[in-house]
Amino acid sequence: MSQLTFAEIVVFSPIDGQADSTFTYHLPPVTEDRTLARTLAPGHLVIVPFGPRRLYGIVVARTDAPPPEVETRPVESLVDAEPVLTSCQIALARWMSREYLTPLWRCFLLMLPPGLVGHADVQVELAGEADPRDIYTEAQEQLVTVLDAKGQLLGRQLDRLLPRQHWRRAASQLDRRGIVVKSHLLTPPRARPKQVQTARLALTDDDPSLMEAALEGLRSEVYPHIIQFLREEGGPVDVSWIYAETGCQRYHLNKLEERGVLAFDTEEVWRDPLADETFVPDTPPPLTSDQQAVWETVQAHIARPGSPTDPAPVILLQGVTGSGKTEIYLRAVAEVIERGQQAIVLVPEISLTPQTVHRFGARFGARSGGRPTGRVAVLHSGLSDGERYDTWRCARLGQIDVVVGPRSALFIPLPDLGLIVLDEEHDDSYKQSAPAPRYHARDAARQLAHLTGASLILGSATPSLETYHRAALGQITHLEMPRRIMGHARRLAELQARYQPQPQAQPQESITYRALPGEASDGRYAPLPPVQIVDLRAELRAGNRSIFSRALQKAIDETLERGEQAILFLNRRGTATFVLCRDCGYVPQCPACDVPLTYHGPGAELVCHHCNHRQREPARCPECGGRRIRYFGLGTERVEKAVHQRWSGIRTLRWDSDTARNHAAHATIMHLFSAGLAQILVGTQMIAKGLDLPLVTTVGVISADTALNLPDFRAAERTFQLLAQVAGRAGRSILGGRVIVQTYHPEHYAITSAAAHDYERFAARELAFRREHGYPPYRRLVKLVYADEQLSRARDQAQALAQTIRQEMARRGLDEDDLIGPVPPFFDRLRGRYRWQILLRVADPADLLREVVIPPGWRVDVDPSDVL
DNA sequence: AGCACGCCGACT
DNA sequence: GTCGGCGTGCTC
Repeated sequence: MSQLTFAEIVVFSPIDGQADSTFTYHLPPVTEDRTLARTLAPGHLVIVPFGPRRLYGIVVARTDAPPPEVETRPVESLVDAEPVLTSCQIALARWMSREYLTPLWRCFLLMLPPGLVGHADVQVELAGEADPRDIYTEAQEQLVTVLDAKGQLLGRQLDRLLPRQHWRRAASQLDRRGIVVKSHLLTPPRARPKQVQTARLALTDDDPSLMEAALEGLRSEVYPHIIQFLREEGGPVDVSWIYAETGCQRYHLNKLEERGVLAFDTEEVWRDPLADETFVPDTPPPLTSDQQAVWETVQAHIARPGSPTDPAPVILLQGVTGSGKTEIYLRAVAEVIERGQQAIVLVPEISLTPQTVHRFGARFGARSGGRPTGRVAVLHSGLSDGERYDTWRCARLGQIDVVVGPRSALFIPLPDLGLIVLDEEHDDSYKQSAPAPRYHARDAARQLAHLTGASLILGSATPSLETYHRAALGQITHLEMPRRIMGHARRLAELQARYQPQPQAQPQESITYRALPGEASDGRYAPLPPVQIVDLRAELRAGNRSIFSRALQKAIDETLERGEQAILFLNRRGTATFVLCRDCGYVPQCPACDVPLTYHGPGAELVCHHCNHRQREPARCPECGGRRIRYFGLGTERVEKAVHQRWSGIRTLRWDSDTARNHAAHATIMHLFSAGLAQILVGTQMIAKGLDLPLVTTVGVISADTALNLPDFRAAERTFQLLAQVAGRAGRSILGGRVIVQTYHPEHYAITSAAAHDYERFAARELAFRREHGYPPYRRLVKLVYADEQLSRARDQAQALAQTIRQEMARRGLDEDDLIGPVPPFFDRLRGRYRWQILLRVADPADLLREVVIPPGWRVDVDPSDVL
């Protein structure tokens, strides 16, 4: 066996270099540490010396070749006995590092649970009594003063107390002169297995007299209680459980231990986020004819794992909302589990509702408490670091079959990945915009599938044009489910009986289900609802100045009369409710971002949606002193108010980022509405996703245009997707439904095709537009942004980098017109910093920028989701 | 990010 | 002469 006494290690350091720059360390001699020399392998998390510091690092290879002309230093220690990254993950991180121009260690960090890797920091303390004559600068004086007051401090604490750059320099200077002592620290992993203390009976029942003797003189009734309880349990019991069951206290247990009645011990417990959930197992329902057809193809495609030379297929499953895509996912996952592999199911952040979790939990069974035995794990933002860590460890051990989660769930280590599903693949939340790497989970998933031989299923009612284009080119298998499954008639009747004491609703004549050939006669499919486009310009001409068109008013009147429900949808992006002085036209703006402030009642506050700056609404105009202040634009609050004005006595619910901060709030609002506690739901984007509300028969889109008016190449795509999703909210049940879309652009193809439920037409028009302008999917974009408090510095930086890149493009024979800018972008000032932007339109961004030195401070976004 | 090294201006 | 500013380069 060759020696392999060296290890190539990627250190978690601020060293730039997107290249896979590794450092070579030697292993400690076998005489010192046998284990390390024997076991150290790629994927291991280690601590190594680095200059004057110690840093975490990842082993990527063992070699027997020392680096030329450098003395190697030894690997200090192993943090986790098992590798923390699989070889496929290392390969994926390499790909991301290159593709998104990000240091490799940042890509590794993304794949590890928070808290596994500690931080490097410095600690500063006074060496002794400081002589004022030794202190030269003001910064040094400040540093000595705080150290004197607070004792030793960490770098992160000093960052908060003193200006950043100053104290570091001062500390170095004072350290050199022996006035302060600066030391490097490396915090240990925060995430650790959870230990609980347990107690068990130490005396057997063989000789009751022994027990009696041991309890001699103990008067309290609680002692026999405890003993009885432990006897029933028959083994070690978590002490906090004993407290809860017997009402005893620590003192009592200690007493019993003293007398040898019980013994303490510690035991590792696995934190389980699903421990309190109960899942009622379900059985796969019979498939509709559409599902059957799709399933047969999917099954055939995923039957065979891929290999590097012959990758497994990628499938685009295009199915309208409610067509039953999830059932296909469930079966595909089951198939993969059946053959001993694991699956990852990615969902958009927002749809990670208890509903989704329950669907998977019911089919596959959750992990059950104690030892991890189960099959489904769920990742979401509500988990504690400990829960994440244990879920991650379970996955690594092969004890989880399917992981459901947002984009980051892609990085869970699974021993034998067989399938990746991306539901709602067009969703923006799959793109990470900050921090680096600014990856797209769809592309990373494709790469991971390729590396592992897993199959990939992309599901959407309105696929991204990138995916649709690939399908058109034949790189992806395109399957369709164009029809919605009808909500169950019996369930609907139950709901109505429960929540609607008013007159029974009558199914609408015009929108009854149609039985399809060969289908059961109770109707399995619901037609897509009719969508009516209302021209708001015509409304104005007709003298209607309400935010509700006449058609929408009439529709809501009818809906309310029938005891049904309505949703009013407001596309918030770009339509802040801004404030204007009618006398001089003054618009209050955020002092840091230069965007109009948004009005928020009832506190009458003006809020900046970028930086959360808040100020009171002015009583008089600060410019001209006038008192005629008016609000323009629309917020959910104003819509809600207008609803109450028009329909008095109606109960409404509001669902937006203000009222639904977290998952629990989502669930609550959802529940209240589906339970019929309100007739009208007013909300933003969020309500467009995945709700199944059978009593909703009318959906009104207050203004369809706001996304359309933004200067962004995806404006039309976003508008179409939103409208299509919103339309999918109505008429899921036998009651039928309708959608009313209010717009100032009734002729725009994004709106007309959405109204006609015609994805093909939209895609054809949009692809023509993208091709003409060299936008994705025909070319790829890179957005480079520099932000600075000084406008001139941002501009100069941008011009300099643009010049460098232009030269590189010229050298490669690329068209210089494909560098757009530098210009201030749409949001040209955020959080007090002026922004300048360069846009590149190229075939291979990573290749072009490989040899361009991008100065620090630039934010590079490959395949940005917008160019605002 | 630190830290050293190294070369210019204001003091003991 | 010396201290300190801060630009450049390196960390196995």
